[in-house]
Amino acid sequence: MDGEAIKRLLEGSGLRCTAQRYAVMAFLVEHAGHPTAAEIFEAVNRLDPRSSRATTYNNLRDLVQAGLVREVAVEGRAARFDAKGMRHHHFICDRCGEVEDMEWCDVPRPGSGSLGKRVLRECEIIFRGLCAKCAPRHASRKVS
Amino acid sequence: MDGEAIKRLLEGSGLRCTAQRYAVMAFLVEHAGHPTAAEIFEAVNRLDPRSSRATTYNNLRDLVQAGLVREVAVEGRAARFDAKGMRHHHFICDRCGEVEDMEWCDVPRPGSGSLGKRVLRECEIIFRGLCAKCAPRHASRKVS
DNA sequence: CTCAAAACTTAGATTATGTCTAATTTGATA
DNA sequence: TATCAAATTAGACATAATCTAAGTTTTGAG
Ligand SMILES: [Mn+2]
Ligand SMILES: [Mn+2]
Ligand SMILES: [Zn+2]
Ligand SMILES: [Zn+2]
Repeated sequence: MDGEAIKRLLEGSGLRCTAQRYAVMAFLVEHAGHPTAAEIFEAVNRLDPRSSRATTYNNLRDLVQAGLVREVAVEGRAARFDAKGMRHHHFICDRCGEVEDMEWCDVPRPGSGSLGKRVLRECEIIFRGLCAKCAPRHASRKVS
Repeated sequence: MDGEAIKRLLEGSGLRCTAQRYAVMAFLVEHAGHPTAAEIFEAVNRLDPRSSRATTYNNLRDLVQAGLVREVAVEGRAARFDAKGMRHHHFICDRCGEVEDMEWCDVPRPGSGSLGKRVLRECEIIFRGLCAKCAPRHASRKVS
């Protein structure tokens, strides 16, 4: 995705394409992982333009509200963010908190009976367990 | 669930049944909602035995590790807890952060190919949208 | 173009949530 | 009952996130 596409993405959502906001969105689009706000703040400040901590948080909030970015809450850790590209689910590591993408599959929707007066916006699956990095060392706890 | 059952639950998981730990577990078993640590702390301190904030957090951690309690992370809000009774999924309100139980349904497991070296422990579905309390006032935003 | 309003950014203070420390108390069991 | 690992405690500390108030930039009406 090139710079113009990101600009159109922002403006299509009613957000001005400021240098700071662009930097946050571009970083998320170009990096596949799930960085924390602190990591994004650090990354966009390694090069110009500079962006304050408040602005980084403000822009992340705006991007999430606009539906361009997803926020993933992880128990006991800082929230993580990713650009909403292809639909996908998430795997969260019990041990290190790492968030990884899992391929999309349709989720069984609740019947309108069990949904009641609620308004459903989305369904996602969270897979939990040990990531590829943590699984081996956990399995060998007693051995090592 | 009576007191003895809770005691057996704790001791069956290798945890001593102390007054403070019992109070936390009993509160979660007896209250259907999804209280925060702060709410649990306040609740168990309305009556004896008293429990410090550190102990409340320690016990919640122990109960989660033992698999008796589930912790639910919510974007931008304090974590919430519930006793793991019947299996169920969760609905999280976009607007107020309320966590509500949704009836259990089996989750499509990822193929071992897409799982790679990860070790899967559980799959849960998070439904998102507006809870019954927030849905009406949101729909009438422009009207009111 | 000009200017006022709206949107945006900023540094740093502040709040919210959760963890840690070091001293004390409790309780299982020998 | 003596022992000692497990548990509790008050309050300091850490981390993540939000707020405030002032300044800057963009927009668009006139
Ligand atoms: Mn993702
Ligand atoms: Mn629940
Ligand atoms: Zn891991
Ligand atoms: Zn709600």
